[in-house]
Amino acid sequence: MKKNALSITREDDFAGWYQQVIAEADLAEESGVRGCMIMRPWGYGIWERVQYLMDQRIKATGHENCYFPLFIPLSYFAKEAEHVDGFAKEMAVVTHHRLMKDGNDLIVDPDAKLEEPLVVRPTSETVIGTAFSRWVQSWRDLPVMINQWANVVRWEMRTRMFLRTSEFLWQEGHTAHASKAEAMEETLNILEMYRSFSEDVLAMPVVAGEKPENERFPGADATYSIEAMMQDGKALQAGTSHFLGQTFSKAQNIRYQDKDGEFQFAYTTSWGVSTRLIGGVIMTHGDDDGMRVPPLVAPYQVVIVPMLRDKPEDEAVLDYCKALAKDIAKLRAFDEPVRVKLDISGAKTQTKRWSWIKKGAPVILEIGPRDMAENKVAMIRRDALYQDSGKLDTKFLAKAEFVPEIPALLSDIQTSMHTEANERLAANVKRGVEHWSDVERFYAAKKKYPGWLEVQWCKATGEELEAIEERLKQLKLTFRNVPEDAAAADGKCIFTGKPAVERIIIGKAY
RNA sequence: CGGGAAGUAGCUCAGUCUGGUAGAGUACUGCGUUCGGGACGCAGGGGCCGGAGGUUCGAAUCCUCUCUUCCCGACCA
Repeated sequence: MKKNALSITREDDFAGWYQQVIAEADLAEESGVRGCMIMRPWGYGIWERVQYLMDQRIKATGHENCYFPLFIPLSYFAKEAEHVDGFAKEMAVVTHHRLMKDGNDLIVDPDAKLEEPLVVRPTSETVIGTAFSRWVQSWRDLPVMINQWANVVRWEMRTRMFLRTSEFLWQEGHTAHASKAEAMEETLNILEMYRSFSEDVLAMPVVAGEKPENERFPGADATYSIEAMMQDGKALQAGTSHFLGQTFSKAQNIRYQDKDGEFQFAYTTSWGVSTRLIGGVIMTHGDDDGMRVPPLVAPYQVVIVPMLRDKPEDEAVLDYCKALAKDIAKLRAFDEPVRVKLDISGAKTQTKRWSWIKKGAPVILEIGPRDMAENKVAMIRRDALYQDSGKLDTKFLAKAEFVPEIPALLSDIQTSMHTEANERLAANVKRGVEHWSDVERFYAAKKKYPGWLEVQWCKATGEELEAIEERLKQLKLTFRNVPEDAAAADGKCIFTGKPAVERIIIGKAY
């Protein structure tokens, strides 16, 4: 009788399942501070892998890391109106710098008020732009291409672990360029970097494309995103790249003299991915037994669970496992040493096994006295847990033959996780819907996970776009993006009946 | 930020209506029996009942405020 590791299935209660995965896989937990979470080692370890692999790509494309302050003077924000409007409602503000005793209570000292309040950065365009205005004087100073790994705070009304937390971790890249074309090229290069990172590293298929006007970053001329499809058919904006035009350079005076000695405003970009990616990985790859971590970002790719039973032979089993771990650690997969963990904690074998299944370690090896005697390993592959009968599919393999195959196995798991997710995405984007009534019917149907529609539209702007947005909102839908690889439009706008300009994805979103 | 629900042992929850010695399952610790697939028996440790006020001889229980979480909505690079 098959019994899953989690008590809530995706089918029954996707939101509850998501929370249970996070708790049972030791990814993160509540902190007692509204909207802020404690990232536990397994969850943070995944983020460290994202950081490590993304950082390499960021540097390989000519960017350098630096660090800007957490606190931003309020006045910096006032310079760009649209940007302020976008963030004003969710800003944490520091107004005092000292506490004092009031009887037994500790209170804010009213005499310690700051002359100018400091906001906790919700993003760093303003403070980085201010630095850019000093750094950029001549055409020779361009381009400036920097990145920072940091935490940011947005005082969200409704939070969900990893997907929308008040404080989150991210990288934010900021660049300034002499020409519009170069800045646009940068914006699109980064979009492609995010797309390939998501597909190749996270095994999370995405649709890369441009956001419509109403979904742009506050102050941006154009916003591009990668959109991933979660197992409930909802979209997750997993990364954004913004072409900021000259909006910020004009607001912050990022100006240079060109070769003719004329003053020109630079063109800037900004782009980021955050710990939200981990939420995406959970909802892309998780199953009813918990998390499944793609090998490239798994803190441990192979976990060895010795079967210890308080008997004299334990020591020999442990030695066998240590030697096995040592052999595996010498291997290389994906151009890195294989990350192997020997779990010598005192918990019972079964407890340990199910704990690593729930955490989603790609390969779990159980080693008992019999395996040792026969020079074998008992291998569980997390992405193919069960036999058809519903029993755990534990494979007993000759150690000498199995160990050298580990890099290929990890690679195979990575690929098959991507393939599985990719098939789901492909199967759940519906094209060819031409009438609004069909959209209503599609999303009104009791189907639990309807997925996305790709429709033709007239690329409305202004009030016309607002009206369309309102219609979508009735069905709890939003525009996701205009896929860069979508076919050219050849029909009518599904909203207005005008000639269509492009194809755009609509769906429910996180 | 509006509407709803909830906070009691590490976890899941009962007890609250009708105030009177703090409960269960699970997890944990010990001993014993098991031992290749989430074992069983016995014994044991663990909670000022989210926090602060109030009512009362007496509060997990009633009242007020507050914090946190979850669901729905609004909002959301």
